[in-house]
Amino acid sequence: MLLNLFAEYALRASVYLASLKHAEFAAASEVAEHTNVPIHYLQKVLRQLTKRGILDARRGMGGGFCLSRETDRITIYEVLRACDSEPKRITECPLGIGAHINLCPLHHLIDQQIANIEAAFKATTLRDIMESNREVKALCMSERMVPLGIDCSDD
Amino acid sequence: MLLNLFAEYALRASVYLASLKHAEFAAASEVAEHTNVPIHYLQKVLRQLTKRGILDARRGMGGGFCLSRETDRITIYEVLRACDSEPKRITECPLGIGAHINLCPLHHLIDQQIANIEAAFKATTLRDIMESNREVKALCMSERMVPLGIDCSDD
DNA sequence: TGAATAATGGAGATTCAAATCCATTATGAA
DNA sequence: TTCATAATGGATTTGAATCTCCATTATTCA
Repeated sequence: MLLNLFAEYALRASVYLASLKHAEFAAASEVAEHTNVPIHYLQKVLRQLTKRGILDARRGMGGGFCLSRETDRITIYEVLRACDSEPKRITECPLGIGAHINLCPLHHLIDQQIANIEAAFKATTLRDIMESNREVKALCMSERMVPLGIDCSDD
Repeated sequence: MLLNLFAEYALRASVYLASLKHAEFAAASEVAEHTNVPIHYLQKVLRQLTKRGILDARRGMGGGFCLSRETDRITIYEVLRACDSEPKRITECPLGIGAHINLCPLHHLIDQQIANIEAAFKATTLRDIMESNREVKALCMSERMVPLGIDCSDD
């Protein structure tokens, strides 16, 4: 609905990396396990996030990926933009009526929803996600070593 | 972003039909012209809206489609639901962690956005769209006979 | 230096949404 | 009753998103 899978996977990976100490590298395979994402596809996602400056990559033993900035300096919106999946405002009439500078009521309504989402995503950093007071921690991963499939929630 | 094309086309068609007198039938070809939707695909959309009870259909000369209810008794949400494209709340952990009754902060944030959209679409009827005070009228169609491609906006 | 590790790049398969096309059925009007 | 109109149903095509696979390159460690 809101996000395609590429973007969903990118967010999961970013949040997982945010749960690690800054500049600590995690291999693609490790990220894949903790985020439940197909490894081959995740590699493509991580590659793109690296090219777009969200992640740093390091090859060889002990290598992997890590966030390129502190968690409070990366917003959800920026991760999505790196996927070309950020909320896109409706800037022109989708019916192709060039004369429409303003949108008709239908598309204005839709655009308003997009604007709300855009604002929320721009206002939320990865640190906000990590520091949320929800009962369930981000990605069920308050401790790095808790493997998937094991219950780590208490409700 | 928010809607797939099937749903977008369904909304355009519904809004166009809302601009007609109640129980006045418009052929698929007429709707296609005014909404800028590929005719063959639109037929499929209209068929589904009919099956789902949003539209009534009549064959033969003078036939076509019309809204099955008054414009103030059809919401945007209902049209989308007829397309199986209504906003879908995140009811369970997308990572497949069964133990998560509550969502993690990331998916909670996303779900909140979906909830907002859902509320807005449930609160808006086709009549609301028609009676909006925006400068540009719904689908650029304040008058039925204004053809597409002709400037009918004043800004 | 050699072996193991891990990212990189690109090719290919698969799936599904989007769009097209046509033969058939139903209806209204002459 | 016949003809034109218009919806119906289904088959098919197209293209993009999703996912897989592998050969190559870079890095670390012993």
